[in-house]
Amino acid sequence: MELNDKQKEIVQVAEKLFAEYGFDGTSVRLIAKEAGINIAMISYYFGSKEKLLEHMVVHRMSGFKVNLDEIIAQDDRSYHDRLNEIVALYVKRIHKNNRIYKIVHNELTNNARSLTFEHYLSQKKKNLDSVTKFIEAGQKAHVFKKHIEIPLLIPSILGTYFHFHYNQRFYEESYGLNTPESKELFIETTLTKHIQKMLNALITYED
Amino acid sequence: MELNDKQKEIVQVAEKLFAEYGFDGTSVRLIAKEAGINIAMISYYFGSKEKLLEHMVVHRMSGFKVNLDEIIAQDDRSYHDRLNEIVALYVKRIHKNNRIYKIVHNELTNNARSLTFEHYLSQKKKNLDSVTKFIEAGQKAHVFKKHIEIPLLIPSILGTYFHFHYNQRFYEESYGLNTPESKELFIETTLTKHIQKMLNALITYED
DNA sequence: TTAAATTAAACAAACGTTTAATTTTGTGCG
DNA sequence: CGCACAAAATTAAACGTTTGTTTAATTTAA
Repeated sequence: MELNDKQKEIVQVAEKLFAEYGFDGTSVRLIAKEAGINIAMISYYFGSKEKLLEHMVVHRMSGFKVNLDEIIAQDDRSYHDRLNEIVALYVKRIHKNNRIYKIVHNELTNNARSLTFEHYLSQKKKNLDSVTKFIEAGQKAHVFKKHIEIPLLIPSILGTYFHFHYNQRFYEESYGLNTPESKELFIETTLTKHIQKMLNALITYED
Repeated sequence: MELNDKQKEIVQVAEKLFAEYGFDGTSVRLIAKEAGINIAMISYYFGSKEKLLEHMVVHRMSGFKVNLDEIIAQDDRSYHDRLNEIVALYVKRIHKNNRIYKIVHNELTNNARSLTFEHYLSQKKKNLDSVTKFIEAGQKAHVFKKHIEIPLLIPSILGTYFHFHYNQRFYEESYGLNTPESKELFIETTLTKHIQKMLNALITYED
């Protein structure tokens, strides 16, 4: 499905509002108003409010695996080096799209909607396969330790970011992140480094 | 504010529904129906739907610090030993109350509501203070390494759990967690151990 | 007999979607 | 280029529901 400029505007506005006020908390009237269009256009273009959400998710979650596999494929670099870059990539991507992930998290644990987000889940599966192959190669090369719960590595990366994100009001105060710039810098440096160190420690040292 | 049995029933039902269908997705009519009361009783007892939520959060988030400090105070046990129990306590508590935390996560990053959750934030601050003192004592005893981002430890513990929780549909398939019992067991053992190992590695080994 | 608890009904407001009419745009032809 | 016609885009209005809250009357309990 190709999107014209007006449709892109709707998707963009809707994404912001859904994350800000929740899916149920955002009315099609508000979306229309913010996007400067008539309310009927949402049904006209996307069929319904729910389908607009589905469409949004599918189109936001593509291209990640390509970046991931690019890093993994660079076998002239050390395993730790690549691992650090994988972590940085995950954090960067999830931070950029944190609004859409908030919606997905909500809807995946929401019994009211029939949304399955099959695209999201299959994408996640493929990403895990790539990461698994990389880690197992590192284990075979005796760089990474033997017993690692590989499927739980990504929850530790993304979960750390998201718990910071969901409780940002708390951590902004703890770390004195008063401006948006200082917050961005914190995520790029301190938070990312923390997660990198954590993963390196976890998959390197035997207990 | 003391609660009679009927009020407790309302709070209990509302918590379940809010987490399941979201705050906006849950109508007072549904709460009333599930709790077996008249819709007017919600306003009668709590004032409004929003105040019911506030009340819910305050009453669910107490008592944790006591448990936390009890573990820390046992200075006959090793630092690693106590750290593992702290992690287990965090996971256990958060898992037990994951529904209320989902609501808080949502509302804290929701601009529509004016809810501040001051009780939640101050509680979190006190917990962090306790953890910080414990970690710093461990550093002084040369058991833990020097450079640790202490405020980010809790996001790593709870974030790992929550990312697993929010994507449970995915991990249920990955790990074959078909029954509620197997899922409970997984959280209690594999997931908890993964987080424990991760934190031990992180705060022990210098890079 | 007084206060608290409970009820059904009504309230206005907001919801997502559809309708039918109108305007804008695109295309083929002379 | 200019006209005619069809398709697409856009609009205001209306649709029937559902929303949270309040009212006023009634029942229950102290």
